[in-house]
Amino acid sequence: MADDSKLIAERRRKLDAMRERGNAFPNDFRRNSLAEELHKTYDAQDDATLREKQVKVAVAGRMMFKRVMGKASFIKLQDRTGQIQVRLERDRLVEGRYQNFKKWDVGDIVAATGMLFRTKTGDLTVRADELRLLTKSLRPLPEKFHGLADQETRYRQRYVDLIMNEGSRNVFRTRSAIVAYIRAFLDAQDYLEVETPMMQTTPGGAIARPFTTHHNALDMTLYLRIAPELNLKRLIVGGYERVYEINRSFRNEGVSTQHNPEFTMLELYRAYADYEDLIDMVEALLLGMAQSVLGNATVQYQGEEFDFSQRFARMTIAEVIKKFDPDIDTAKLRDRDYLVGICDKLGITVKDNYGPGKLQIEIFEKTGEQHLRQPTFITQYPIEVSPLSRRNDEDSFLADRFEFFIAGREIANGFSELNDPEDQAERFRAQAASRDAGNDEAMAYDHDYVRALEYGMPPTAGIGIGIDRLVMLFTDSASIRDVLLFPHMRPEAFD
RNA sequence: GGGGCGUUAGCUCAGAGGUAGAGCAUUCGGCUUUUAACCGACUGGUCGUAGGUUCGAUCCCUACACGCCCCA
Repeated sequence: MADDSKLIAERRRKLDAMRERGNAFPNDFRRNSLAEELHKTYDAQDDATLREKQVKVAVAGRMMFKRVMGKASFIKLQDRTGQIQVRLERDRLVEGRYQNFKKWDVGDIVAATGMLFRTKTGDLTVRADELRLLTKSLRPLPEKFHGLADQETRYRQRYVDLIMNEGSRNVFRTRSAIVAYIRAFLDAQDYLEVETPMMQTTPGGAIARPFTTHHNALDMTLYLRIAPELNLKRLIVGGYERVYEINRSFRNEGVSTQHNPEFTMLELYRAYADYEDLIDMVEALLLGMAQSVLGNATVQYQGEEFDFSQRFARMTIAEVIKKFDPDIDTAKLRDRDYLVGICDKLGITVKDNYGPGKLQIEIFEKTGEQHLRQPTFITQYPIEVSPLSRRNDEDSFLADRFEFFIAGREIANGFSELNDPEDQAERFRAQAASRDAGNDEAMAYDHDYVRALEYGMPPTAGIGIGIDRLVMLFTDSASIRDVLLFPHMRPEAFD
């Protein structure tokens, strides 16, 4: 096979020899200690103390280092908590085992049993009385000093990345800790965690292109959800009052350092609350998360520092637009012709169906968004771009909505929910008309959702928080691929 | 979709229009406290793929594939 380099062929020969000697893949070894707990318990004790105590341990893991010196060797075994050194002496092991060991390879899964001691250079070490090869590794690991650096291989063969890079292992531990923190935070406030369909007959709840699939037995088109929003609000109608879902959504759009076709969102809905209550909740959630996950209220991200113990800034869309283009006449921000002129100046492509609200958002995204470095809540979004949001009581141009930005990126999007079924039906009609006019990103009319609202949805606020972007922030990752275990990649050529 | 950069040994990387390089790993030998262990010897390549220019291309040109970054 072309794939079988000489290095792999060599290891296959070793495995063949193991098969001839008996079971080459034994599963009867049980360890009683992990590297981290051994270091925690015994790192403060000197060699004399350790020898006196006669601590016998059984450890196992992947052999990451191997230093052979004639009749004795040192190896390091890596388990899920860290590494522990093992010293091998020919004459302590059964006849022939040490000779055999010399042919084992870095990357093999190895078990050792013996007493703890400390080397003269201070390393806590297991002096092996028993040594076993549990699983032969056929493929060589990357070189020990530089490790695995190639981005493509790190993403495609994440298992190798995880073996080699502690930083990578820690990113996904942090990810897990963030999600666990969110669950604990919400569960403590009596939210119910739910799961709603990812395959839908009508994709809704966001403005995005969906993925399409086909159900064979039912012979029907199904869409992968672009958001769980409408189903979660159906559950508010149903009376749960506080629900959330942390799960995948899918959007058939470009791939970049900020976008993966499937991504994870937290969406939560809370009855008898408005968007300002959720703004307060985001502040509390992020501060608690930073303290819990990072042990610190400040987050370092790509050379910037964000202090989550400070009250976050608040600005309106209009204020942001004015701040980053002082020549703008704020009195004319709802004048379509004026806004079209600004867009032309900025090189923004204006479509016929863009009203003043959409134009405002285009200008905001072009000139302001990237400058929102420190955590900032942006409010006063136009109703035109908020087809599911409650209309503002004083100003019918605006929705009771906010988005939350850090480091120039949208992290969260929340609003008071539209619970007037007739207004919602009207908004859906407008979306459907736009869709018929060729805007394939407009929402489809969801008849059942309107029917649900007709039963009466209590006044409610809802929010979506991008988990991947949050994890990027907390792990100082430049690309979303760094926080996805298996980011989307074009298929690799196997010959 | 557009632009830029990259692809050389298992890994990390040099390299030049004229026989393909290093370190680590592998293989063999030595070494009973190593720390990127050390010492000695050896081995390892369709230079991403396909065309073109050239006496000669891994190097120059074109297209394609994959990746990274920026833009839409």
